[in-house]
Amino acid sequence: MRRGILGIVGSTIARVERPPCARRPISISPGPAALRRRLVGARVADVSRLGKRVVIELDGAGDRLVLEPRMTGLVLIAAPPTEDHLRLRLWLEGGPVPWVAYWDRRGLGSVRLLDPAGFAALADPARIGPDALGVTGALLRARLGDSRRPVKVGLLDQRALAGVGNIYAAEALFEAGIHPERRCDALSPREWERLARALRRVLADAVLSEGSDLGDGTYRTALSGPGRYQNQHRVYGRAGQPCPRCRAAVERTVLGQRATFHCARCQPA
DNA sequence: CGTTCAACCTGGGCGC
DNA sequence: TGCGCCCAGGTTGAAC
Repeated sequence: MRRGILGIVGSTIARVERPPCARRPISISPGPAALRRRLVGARVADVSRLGKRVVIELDGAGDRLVLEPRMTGLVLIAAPPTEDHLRLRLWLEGGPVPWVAYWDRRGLGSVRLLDPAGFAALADPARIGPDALGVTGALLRARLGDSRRPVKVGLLDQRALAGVGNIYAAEALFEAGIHPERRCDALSPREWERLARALRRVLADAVLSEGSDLGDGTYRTALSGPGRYQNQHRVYGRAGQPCPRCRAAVERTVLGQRATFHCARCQPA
């Protein structure tokens, strides 16, 4: 998502549009007047990321617009899937992109404009772990090695490690040959190393492929096209289908209230 | 500390 | 066709 809207860097926000037709309003703060006052005229200095959140950095006071898409939020610079769940659109000038928008069907996500102090609180290392894209075996072990939780539950804990979601936790564990229910404190340094390598590879490939389209139209790229990483899923969403490595049937279980997929033969308990 | 549950929401797919 | 159910890239707080 971040890479998809890098073209807005350098543009100036000319108008803030809050489309009226969204059913239940999502959480947008501050209110319309303050949002407009602080955004209009501001220049986009950069687009960054804080775990799963997209951060539009503004020059001047150092305010940041933090987009948290949760399940169905999209950050778009092209036609949204439908008009009715468009939540916020920033009209731009001085650059190649006419506008950037936040769209969210289920509306579980949020948009927050934070001053430097507010953002610092959000980025507090006590509240969010180091980013998963550059994770190492030693880092994983330091963050999770003493936990008695199942390793897949640990991977999804954003305080321990930021950025891993349900699809990529399952895919990385398969890639590393580690059963999702293995207790964190039972993993060897070698296994943490394998898992770190698998995470880096899965996440980097997923970024290059612009994410996973689950087939229900939930996810789109910034240009409103489908992601392509679903074509590389080895276990996620493939219950009953043959494991790509050993042909045994992929199993679906529930762990920490989330669907989990693994191959019992390639990922022994 | 770890697990479970409910809540926040909409909509697609399925069986009947 | 309609309806009831299950499911979905997530997070939070309360209860056990």
